[in-house]
Amino acid sequence: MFLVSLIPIRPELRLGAPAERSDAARNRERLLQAAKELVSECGADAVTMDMLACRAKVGKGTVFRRFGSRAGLMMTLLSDAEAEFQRRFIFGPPPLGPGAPPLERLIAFGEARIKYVEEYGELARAAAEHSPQNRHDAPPVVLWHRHIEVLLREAGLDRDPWLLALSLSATLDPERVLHSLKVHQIPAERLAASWRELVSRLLKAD
Amino acid sequence: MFLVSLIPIRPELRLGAPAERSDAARNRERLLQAAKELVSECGADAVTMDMLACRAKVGKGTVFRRFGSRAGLMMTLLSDAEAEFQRRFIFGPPPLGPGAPPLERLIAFGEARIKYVEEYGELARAAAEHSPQNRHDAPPVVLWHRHIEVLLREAGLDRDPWLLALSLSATLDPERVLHSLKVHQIPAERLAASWRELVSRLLKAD
DNA sequence: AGTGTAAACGGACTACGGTCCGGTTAATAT
DNA sequence: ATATTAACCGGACCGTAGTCCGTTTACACT
Repeated sequence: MFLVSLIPIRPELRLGAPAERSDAARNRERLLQAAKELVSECGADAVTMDMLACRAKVGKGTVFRRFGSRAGLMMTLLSDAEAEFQRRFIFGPPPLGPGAPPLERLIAFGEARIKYVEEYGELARAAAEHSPQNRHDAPPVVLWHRHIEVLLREAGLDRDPWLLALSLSATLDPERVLHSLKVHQIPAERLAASWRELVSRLLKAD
Repeated sequence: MFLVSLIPIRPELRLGAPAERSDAARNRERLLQAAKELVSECGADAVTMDMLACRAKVGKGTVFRRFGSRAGLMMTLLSDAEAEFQRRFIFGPPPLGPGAPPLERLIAFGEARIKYVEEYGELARAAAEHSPQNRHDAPPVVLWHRHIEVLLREAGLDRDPWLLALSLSATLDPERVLHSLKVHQIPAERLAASWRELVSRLLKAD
């Protein structure tokens, strides 16, 4: 399923592969624990990989073997919230989940994304940073994009909905939304209202 | 005027300040020359500040005093093209410049931006990279945003045109456009067509 | 020319992300 | 219990952006 294949797969759950060694499991737990502590203590931006290795009593190589990169670490920390968010718009109750008309689902999706960024935006931005190439191709990003595209098609928009969905995704990009919220002090409600206006006008014009 | 105050001001042109010392001027020329060479030889992404200092026969401190950061260097290299682009949509002939109806100007603006990214996108991306804070507040970005906002107002869109302009700016963000062009191999014409579709639907719906 | 000084210089230094590789150890087979 | 081995470990190491500060130098004034 989407959900299973698109969110990061946790190594302890993977089947078919040789079992995880006990020391590896122990270090993974230590790292996750330390990472959560550090993020809540200093904020995601201030956490360095050396700091994490030190706090977890683990070598630096271990940190990078586990997470691949700083962005990977942040994605891992985000994956629970991300999976929950995905569940809500794929399987959850309308208007976010299936059952409502496409326009309403689009509006609800934007609102939910904005709230999501309000809560996890710092992590999300950190997860995107320093990934110049995969930034727009990370699994969750692709899924959001596809979701918007599908809703546009359902609404009858068939002029290159893929690119149109890309434009709408850009509007909801965590970095941009976070910037509006934090730097420009724009309240979430105003962002949501603007999103509603945007997609309403887009879909009404035919 | 906009043009003068919003684009980077070149130190040799600034009045009222103590005149630039001759060694400073010499090093500035050397740095600019070396930077252009290096970018055309290796591409913007591969140029490092050490490399630049070395090629210009100058200390590293001098490089950073001059440009402030890597992003600043890239902006400087971009400033001529940027100023030209600004001139075109502020003073140039319609439909990009004043004189055409707002929708046509918007369409032309998007097309011009896409072509601009095709030509200078690598530099533009490099100029935005590693500026997590100022990325969306750099003078040219603010000017583009304001320009779109003004056109939206002229077209009669008065429901939070500032935020709506922000959404449209997001669509034209160099990093995203470059990603579509290079990674997804989407031809510029298709991007332009999608942009036209987007703004047309937005403005037609009333 | 000589002198004072503020500006500019430059390279050593730090911080950080990321890599590498020789040593260690947990699981498995005997 | 012992041997084997593949996975894992950790920290030394690298490249790069950016800072710092003691030294040099262009300019202005006498």
